Amino acid sequence: MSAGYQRHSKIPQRSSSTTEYVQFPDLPQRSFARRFRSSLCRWFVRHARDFPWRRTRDPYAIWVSEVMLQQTQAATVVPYFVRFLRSFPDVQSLARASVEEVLHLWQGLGYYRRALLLHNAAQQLVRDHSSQFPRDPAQWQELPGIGRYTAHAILSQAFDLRLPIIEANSARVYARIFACTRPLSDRNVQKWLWRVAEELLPARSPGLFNQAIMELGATICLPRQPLCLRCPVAAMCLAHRLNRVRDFPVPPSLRHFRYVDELVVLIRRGDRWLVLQRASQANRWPLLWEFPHAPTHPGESSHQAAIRIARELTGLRVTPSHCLGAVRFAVTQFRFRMEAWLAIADSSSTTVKLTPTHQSARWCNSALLPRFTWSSPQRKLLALLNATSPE
DNA sequence: GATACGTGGCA
DNA sequence: TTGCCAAGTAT
Repeated sequence: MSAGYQRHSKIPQRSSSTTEYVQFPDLPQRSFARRFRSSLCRWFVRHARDFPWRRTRDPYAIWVSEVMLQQTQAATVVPYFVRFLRSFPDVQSLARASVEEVLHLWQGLGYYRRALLLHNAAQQLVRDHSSQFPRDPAQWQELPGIGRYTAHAILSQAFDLRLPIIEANSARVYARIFACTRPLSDRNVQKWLWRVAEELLPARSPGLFNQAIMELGATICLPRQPLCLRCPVAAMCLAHRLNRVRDFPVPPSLRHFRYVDELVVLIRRGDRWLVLQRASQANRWPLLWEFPHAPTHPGESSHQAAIRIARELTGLRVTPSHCLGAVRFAVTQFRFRMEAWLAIADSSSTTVKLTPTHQSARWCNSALLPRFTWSSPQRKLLALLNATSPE
């Protein structure tokens, strides 16, 4: 273990006389740890999926992959990763790129703030670290978009530093192996998990072990239908031995969804459409382009809503024409239904006045619209527009 | 420390 | 269809 990690670790030291961890399973014994990592790593070497970021030790490439993989399944990431590395093969090229280029390559991947933070971090690394990748996890964590998991994942894979990781997969695996009876969201459970990961981590090839535990969670120790018959550590799994794998980890409290009805106004003037760019400070979809949209009011007709939303978001007076269809999508706990209306900008109304949500506006020919950077729901609107109104 | 952030796949 | 879930981080 590196001195840097020791210094900055927030994991409390094992306290034999206190009851700090009494509500959690005991930490694994040495012999258990040896058998566990040996079985796990042997399995991984045979069954690992072939991902492009597993074929390199380049810390930059691994960094990009780890950021893309945050809250995102590996299969989704692959094409994005390949395109991104082709455009920006090293940290210098990423630092030189414009934020628009970076965002365009991120288009469709979601959690767009990650792309902005990655870009910022690349610039910081070039400027403040002479493009050299630190070996100290604390220095990585000072960079935007990099937390404890990502710092440890990068350093264990790229430099084989002995740094544990905990994320969704490993947390689920350990909750089952040790039959942890408290929810994973519990602060003390989190501390316990990091301790467990540290105890199990081998001195040799910690990066391999970290990949292996995540791979086990992603392909065998699945959330709903774990494939225990194929699990290399089933014999060492307490939940399995109790025949209660389904009971672990204990489910999080029920989340209820919020349903929002929105209306989007496709405003036309001649053969051009009005598109808005969201502000970089906007919570959702920073710097992405979109057609003006907003929630409808209860009791309001779609026609009225189209006029009101156009006026509120753009300052324009419009004459709504007809509905082109609807797009459904979800953002975290929200479920949106967005009705798309065609509207003609009144000739007397020419000046666009934006709200703080948007930072710029363009009138654009439909042939050029695909070149903008859109969120996925806005991409669907584009398809709707092209299907119903061939110019 | 609770919340917010995107999207696609799966049952 | 609906709900759940995913290689977390920032605020």
